[in-house]
Amino acid sequence: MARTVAERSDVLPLLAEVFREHGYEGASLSLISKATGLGKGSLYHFFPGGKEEMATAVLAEIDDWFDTNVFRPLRQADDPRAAVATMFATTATYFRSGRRVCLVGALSLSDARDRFAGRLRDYFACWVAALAGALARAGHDPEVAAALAEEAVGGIQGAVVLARALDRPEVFERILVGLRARCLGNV
Amino acid sequence: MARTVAERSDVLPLLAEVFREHGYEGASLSLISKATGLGKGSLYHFFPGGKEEMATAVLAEIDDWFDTNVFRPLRQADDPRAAVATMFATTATYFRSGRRVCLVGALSLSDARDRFAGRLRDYFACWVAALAGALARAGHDPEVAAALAEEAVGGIQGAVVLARALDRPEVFERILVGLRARCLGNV
DNA sequence: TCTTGTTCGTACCGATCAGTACAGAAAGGC
DNA sequence: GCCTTTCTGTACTGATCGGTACGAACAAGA
Repeated sequence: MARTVAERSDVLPLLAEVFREHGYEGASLSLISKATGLGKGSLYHFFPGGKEEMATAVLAEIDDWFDTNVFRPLRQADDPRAAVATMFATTATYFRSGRRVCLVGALSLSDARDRFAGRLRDYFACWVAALAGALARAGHDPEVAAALAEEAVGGIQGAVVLARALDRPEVFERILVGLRARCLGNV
Repeated sequence: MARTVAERSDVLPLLAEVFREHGYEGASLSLISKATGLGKGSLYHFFPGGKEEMATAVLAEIDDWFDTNVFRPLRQADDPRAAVATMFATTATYFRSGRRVCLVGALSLSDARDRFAGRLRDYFACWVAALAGALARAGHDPEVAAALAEEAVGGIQGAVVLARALDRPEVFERILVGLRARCLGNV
């Protein structure tokens, strides 16, 4: 028997979904094995460090995705207002209007926080910094821009929590519309 | 051996802290036993339904606390503006400026959500409704008040996530100041 | 003091946990 | 064709999981 999956990177999205749905503690190796179709042998071949290495790899991939699709566009955009609007649209799609949990946010609330503290902090710090920069270039006072960025990033996380708890995705959408208006309004 | 703890209600706060720190799955009976000082015999005497009954009891107590200290004041206040301001102050104290996790929010992101779906939904629905009512009585247009309430309750949850991930409690405080200003500003 | 009912610790259950060991099957270089 | 490397399933380890059983310790009423 051999090679049913070509690349380690192929299993990362599946792995991410398991962690999102069950959390770090709840993602047992049997669940992971079932979701990826890989036996323990293969999993430990790809991730000798076990669950911790799997979660680290998933976080790295998420970070990479956000860096490419969210943070960098915010930092480099010629039109910062358009970039901010795009960020909200991209975010709403990524989180499936609140039906999909933010793994980074969920880990931050769990007791796995300490284990991944550095990565969790970096993710949010990058996001807030990139957004604050774009808002400042869009005409906001730098201090206001920084406060707005914290409110928006936090607001998105809270929108996921609320929409999930209420089981009403439109709440997510509505909150994001409000946040976007606040970021792009009275400059 | 007998009677080291008088009342079942005495262990609820300790229980709540264990669930907050470790989540539902992570709160093992051995952790609970250690935190409460009660053996399994006592725990199953007080909570014949096991972990699930413990968590349900904790959620009920939290709900009760918020109903008394947050929701009812919002609904019944003579001065709705003052009640809203008090809500933000009470909330900041309760969540220890983001150092303390919101158990309801954390459960909403975990895979224990389905198990407690009704209680989680009620908690947030009550909060949003009470706040929306107060904001409307404070002079906001009812539709604006509803949207503001969702944004504020979600914003508080997001502030917990963000402050915890960044390990910077002042972020929590700053976001709450912004939300309060938005709720009490231009009526 | 004796009984009765409550409260509690401990030993135990089967299931499942993360992780290891290892043998064997496919793929690729020669 | 062979041989090495890369993969993969299976069987196992010791630990821990949630939950049960049960007897001993105590309090209160008689």
